[in-house]
Amino acid sequence: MAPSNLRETVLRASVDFIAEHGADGLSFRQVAAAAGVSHQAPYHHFADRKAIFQAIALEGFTKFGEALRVAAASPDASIALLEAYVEFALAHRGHFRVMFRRDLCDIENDAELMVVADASFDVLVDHVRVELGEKASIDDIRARATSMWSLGHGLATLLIDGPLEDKIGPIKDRRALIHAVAVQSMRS
Amino acid sequence: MAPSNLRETVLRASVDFIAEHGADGLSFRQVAAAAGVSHQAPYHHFADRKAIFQAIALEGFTKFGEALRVAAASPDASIALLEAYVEFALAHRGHFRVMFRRDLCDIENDAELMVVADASFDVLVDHVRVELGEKASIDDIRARATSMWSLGHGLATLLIDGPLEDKIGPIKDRRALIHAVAVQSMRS
DNA sequence: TCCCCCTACTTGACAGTGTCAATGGTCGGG
DNA sequence: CCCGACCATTGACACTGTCAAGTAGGGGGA
Repeated sequence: MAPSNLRETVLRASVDFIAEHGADGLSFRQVAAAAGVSHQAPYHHFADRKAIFQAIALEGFTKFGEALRVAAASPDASIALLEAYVEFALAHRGHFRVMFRRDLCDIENDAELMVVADASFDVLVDHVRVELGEKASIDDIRARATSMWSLGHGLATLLIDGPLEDKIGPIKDRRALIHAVAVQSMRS
Repeated sequence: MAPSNLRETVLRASVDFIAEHGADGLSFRQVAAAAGVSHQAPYHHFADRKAIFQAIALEGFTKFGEALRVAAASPDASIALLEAYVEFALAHRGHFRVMFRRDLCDIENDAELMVVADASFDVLVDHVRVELGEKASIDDIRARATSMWSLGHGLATLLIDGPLEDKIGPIKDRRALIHAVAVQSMRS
């Protein structure tokens, strides 16, 4: 089972690099050199540059779905889901920075990836469905799910890559801010 | 005054390219060739690759601030602001894709850019301040502004680069969806 | 034992990229 | 007339992703 060691090494190094420097500066040749192999060795495990982003996204959405499922099971699920979304993004910047960049990984062209990504989204939709009750219209459910998703995604994105961290003050307030936003927006 | 024609040409071509193909594939040499000049000609107007993103962001935040100011002046300003945010992003993908990518343009290191970006954010904060009234705590204002910003940013990002367009159905519903999300989230 | 193939990797080459350096034209003002 | 400022060009460099071919080694049949 244990997949080739090099594949894992390259994957780890790439995620770490992206978390620190962003996805665009990532160089196949650099990670190869850092791993002490030739510049073509990684190519044997990932067809091309895109393939490694695909793999990172797959790993990311898998963990992401798990985190959301845990949150959905807790009381105050709406708030917990939002917090889980943002916390995941902050804890896994390397993955998060790739997962939603369709220029890096096109989800819809990778069946396996699409399944996992859809599963994450469905956690949200299912939650909204029970939250709003049986007689909610499909449009209401869609709007509510989209709203929650957007809120979480926007907050996460702004915290990671945006100017929010600077405008909002010291990091130590982060959890408090996330919580404040959550309760403020999710009050039913 | 009229700035060198080439500068404008390169800027337009770059924005268009980014709107269509994303920011990463943008090639100085390609836009130079497309403009019929040598590969170093653009270099005379933009110090390096980063400088052009900086210029795009500056232009973007200027237009963005104007759009937000217009929205803030209308009745139902909260809803109008959200709609303006998303509509701007959809109408100016080329700019929007750059404005919030700190790996492409670091706002905090460019004084002029920072001023314009801050002005945009302040429109939102000012609106929240009057919306919540005099006796609102600074934390409440911060949470509300962050919430609105996140919602707009998330929705815009997911629509442009994310999987939302696929999951949410045909484009013709877009405006309706944006409006639904707006009223659903902004009900006070 | 030999042979063969498969997997994992290496080496070498190529086009394309951002960027530094030096060069060449083409104006308007002294 | 010349001279410097501006704008663009040419040439080179290191670096990138990627294609093509070659190589070490090991496991399984004959």
